[in-house]
Amino acid sequence: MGVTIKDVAKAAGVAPSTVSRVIADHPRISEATKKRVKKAMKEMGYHPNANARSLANRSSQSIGVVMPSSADKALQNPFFPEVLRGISGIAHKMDYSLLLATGETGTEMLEGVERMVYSNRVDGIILLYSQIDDPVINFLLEQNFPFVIIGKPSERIDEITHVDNDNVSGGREITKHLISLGHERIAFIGGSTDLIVTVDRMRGYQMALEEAGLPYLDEYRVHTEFLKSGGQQAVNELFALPEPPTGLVIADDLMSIGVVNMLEECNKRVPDDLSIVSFNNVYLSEITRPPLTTVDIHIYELGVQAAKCLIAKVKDKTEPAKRIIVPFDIKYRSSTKANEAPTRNI
Amino acid sequence: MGVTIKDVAKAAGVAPSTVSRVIADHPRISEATKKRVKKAMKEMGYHPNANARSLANRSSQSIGVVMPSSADKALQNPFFPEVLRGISGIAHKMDYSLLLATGETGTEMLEGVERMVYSNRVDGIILLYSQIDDPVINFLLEQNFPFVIIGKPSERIDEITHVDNDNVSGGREITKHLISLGHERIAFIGGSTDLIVTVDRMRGYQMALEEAGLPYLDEYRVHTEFLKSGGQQAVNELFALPEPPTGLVIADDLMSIGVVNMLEECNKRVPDDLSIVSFNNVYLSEITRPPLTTVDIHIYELGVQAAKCLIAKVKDKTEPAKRIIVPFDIKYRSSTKANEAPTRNI
DNA sequence: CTGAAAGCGCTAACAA
DNA sequence: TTGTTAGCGCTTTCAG
Repeated sequence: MGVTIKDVAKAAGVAPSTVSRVIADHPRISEATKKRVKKAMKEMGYHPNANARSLANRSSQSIGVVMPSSADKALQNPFFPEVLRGISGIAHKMDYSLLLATGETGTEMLEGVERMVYSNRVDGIILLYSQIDDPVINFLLEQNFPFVIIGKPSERIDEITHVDNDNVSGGREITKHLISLGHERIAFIGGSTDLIVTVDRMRGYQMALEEAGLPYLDEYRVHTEFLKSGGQQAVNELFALPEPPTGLVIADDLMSIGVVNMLEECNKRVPDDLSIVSFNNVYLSEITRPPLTTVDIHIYELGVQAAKCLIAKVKDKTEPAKRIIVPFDIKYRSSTKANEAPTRNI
Repeated sequence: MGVTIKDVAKAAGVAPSTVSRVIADHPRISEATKKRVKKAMKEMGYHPNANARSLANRSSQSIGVVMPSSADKALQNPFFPEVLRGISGIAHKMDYSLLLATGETGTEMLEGVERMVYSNRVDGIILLYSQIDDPVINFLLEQNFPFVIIGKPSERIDEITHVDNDNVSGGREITKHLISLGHERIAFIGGSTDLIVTVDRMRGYQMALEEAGLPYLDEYRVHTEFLKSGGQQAVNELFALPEPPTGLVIADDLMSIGVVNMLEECNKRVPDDLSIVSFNNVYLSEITRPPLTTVDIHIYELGVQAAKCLIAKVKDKTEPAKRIIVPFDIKYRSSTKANEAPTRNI
């Protein structure tokens, strides 16, 4: 069916290997024949067969991207499309293809990754999440397969190339902001503590409280998928406390939106009755009501850096494990307000 | 490096071709040898090389997914992850891989698709969008390459397999709902009229108005990217009209969220001052405030159907072009309310 | 039911 | 600078 390298070679009056060299942009080849071959390729509508190349080359020029999907709507978080955009931009530029593996369950995701690796379909893998004791990471490590994770590995941190924010500082800064506004009873709402990102952000929250001499209470921490049943109740309990919080640090913008909505139902207004801050600065956080004060983690850039790292690593297997911290900054918007009844001065 | 079919053959004391037959689950092969070969494969940790298979086979067992990305945040619409989930589920089940092509511009997307097709990396393609006069579609048609589009083709509709909702009916139904609540001045806000989906939904809106004998006014239609500058202004103009609308049909949930937010800034309340309805029923529409009355188009199912269609088509090239309409239903929530000052009875 | 052998389209020594 | 040749790992006739 298709035009092959041989056809082109014949037409241009050269050997197939010469054509191959032209494709690869090999240096030692005369301009004259290069031009001639290229002309023939154009005329005949030649396009290299990637599978044949990969086979001969032992390299697929493509990278795998693994993302959680699942029942719990994780994938609906605009974080993913945005990070994908970043990855995709670089991949495109460097002439890499993107293979997607998603899975509803951990098993499915592992299967997907195994398939990618075993079948030689990808040269490297980017993980879009990081959780404790992840079989996917163990597998990749075991296979000594190039990969980078977006987020922070829970173990063997020095062996694993990763691109992350300084979530502890982010949590600290944003909490300090709340404190500077006079809030003293500040609660934290986050997802599963199996996710490193939750843990880090919470640690920052804790640090800020301690530095300010404010109490770090168990009752002020709720971990919940939130979006699931039970999540609402957990939040309700927070406000049933004798001393309910006046400020909320929430680990994710999307959760914030849910919380704002819930509060509204209880006749609590943000920011009048309660200030909230969160993380990610997804596009929605700007158009929602109120616009959210949030830590902008530069999602797109996370994707860009991860792709660059991975490609570098794929090209040169001896690249050492790296750690790249993408700086954050804080978007001050209107979900926060000075606390009107502080019990002391700051 | 890896274990090859030859190694397995040697170990099992058979010919490579026999091993190949076992992999392909060929019928004419004795249970005995099959078992022996499988045992060897397990023991040696054999995994077939996908590139070699694809090359020999002329089929890649993978499908390409094309989605717009772009500056204008289109990709941040939770529609995409959700439809991907549907596609991915089926792909996984049928043992297909997913290759992603995105692009910020039309040119980039076309390049991505050309690469996929020319390089023989995919057996078929799913387009996640549909716009007028799309070069990608023309290319695919020209190449006679299997593809399905999610949405409605703008031309050659009988030649192109597509999975869609009946957006005209959807628009009509949801508008009728507003009318039944006593609204008479109903405006439409949608994205670019280059997108078929916008046009269809608007047509439904028009039909409902006409059936009810209500005016279909130019001033009551705004087309805007909305999320970009200028969008806000367009909406503002709507409310600067001598007779501003009391009901809004909005082509997309995400836009609705933006509109609600904007209205708030002008001290207009939804649904008290204004009722709005929209489309898609993305997860957010339930947790936003107010929860949106919206047409649930069953995004996940769109993905599932598209994947099934495409795989069927890939396996049997003679499959005729199909058209699959995924039924919608309406989620009644709290963004609508009876109009308190109708000028006439319904 | 199984084996031998010829490719699939491309690359990479090794020669020239 | 270019050609020859031997694979990359798998499938698939064609014999047997």
